[in-house]
Amino acid sequence: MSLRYALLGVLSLKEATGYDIKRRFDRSMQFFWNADDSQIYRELRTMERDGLVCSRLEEQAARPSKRIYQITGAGERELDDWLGSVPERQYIKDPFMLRIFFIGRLPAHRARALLQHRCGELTTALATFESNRQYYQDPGYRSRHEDLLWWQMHLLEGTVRVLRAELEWLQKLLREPGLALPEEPSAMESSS
Amino acid sequence: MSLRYALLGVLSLKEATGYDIKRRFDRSMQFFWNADDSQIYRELRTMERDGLVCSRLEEQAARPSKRIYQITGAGERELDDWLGSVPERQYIKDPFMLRIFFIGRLPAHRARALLQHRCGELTTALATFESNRQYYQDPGYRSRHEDLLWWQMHLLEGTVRVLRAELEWLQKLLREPGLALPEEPSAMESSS
DNA sequence: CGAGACATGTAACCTGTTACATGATTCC
DNA sequence: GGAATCATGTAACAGGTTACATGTCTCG
Repeated sequence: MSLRYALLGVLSLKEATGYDIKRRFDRSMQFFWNADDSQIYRELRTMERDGLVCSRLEEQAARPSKRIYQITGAGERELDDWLGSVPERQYIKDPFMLRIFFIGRLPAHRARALLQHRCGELTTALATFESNRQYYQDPGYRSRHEDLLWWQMHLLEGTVRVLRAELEWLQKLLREPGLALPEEPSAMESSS
Repeated sequence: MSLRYALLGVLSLKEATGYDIKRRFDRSMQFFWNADDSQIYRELRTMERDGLVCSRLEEQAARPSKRIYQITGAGERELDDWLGSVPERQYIKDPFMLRIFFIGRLPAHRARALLQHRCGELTTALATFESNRQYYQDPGYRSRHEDLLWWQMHLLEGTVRVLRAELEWLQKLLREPGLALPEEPSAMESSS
């Protein structure tokens, strides 16, 4: 149930609507967190019931009215308790690795396609991080949360290293003999 | 709904009971997959209803009787279709990274403890892989699934690289000034 | 004598996803 | 004119976890 802490974390920076939080997840946190918007709205209501956040409704002309959430003292305590607690053991479910584990059932060129698809994903992800770096250099954000910023920049660096390690592994794999060539099934016919 | 494919994958190697599958998840697949046993039993029943697997009951003296599942032709086709399909976009939820993102709220020595805890986890994981390597060298398994084995050994290598990248990043972080020393709050008193 | 392996399952619950409803404004 | 942005929510469903029940054998 870490969604609760993700929400508290975002609200500890600044009051926000459910919609704002969703956007932040998708932008600056997308490489380690995500949540469906209807889940966010639901969880925020529960958290208000539990006294971790409070909200006020703001009417807007020409736009739907919005509910702005603020973290409470109890909410901040809850967040800090979690941050300081011993992490629950993490169980991983990685569909990509699951595929690799059994991909030997398919012919080599189809396995190759899977690897290349993944390389593409990793490359785009790596590119995205450059734009995220910029985000952290926004002066307003910077001055308000210097301590958090230091960690977030290191986190970004760590993620880049990890992703690069995976990418290098895949590229090495793609050069393996027996997988290296995308199959030339009709070399003779094509020359005619 | 990748659990279904994980189960089909395991059954494609060899018939098995729910209990066997659980053990395999926990042993050779634990670094990229896991599932709760009651979930496995439930899903196997549904898959039998859908014709992807079939089962027979085997009575045992002095042990509870067991239900042995076998993959069907339809099951193998379903598995191969999935293996060859374009992967769904993967959304990540990583509670550890979420913690790092907000850990700046806590004093440095508590953040340090979190990093060290993670280093410990990574180190044990890395050690486990050595024993997994041995598993793949089991001659019986080897001869039956040579093609899968090739991939699985590379997968293991990839995982090691990725984990090592994370570990190196953490160790570098721990040497950062301002985080490097585990606070010496009572250097004078302890010398007495 | 207690813990753990063996072996399967149900019920209740929590978490997460999809589909749907609403409706103005802005940008292409 | 259509898509995207802003903004919130409900209902139904799918996927995953926890607690519980049952009972024998083996090993320390």
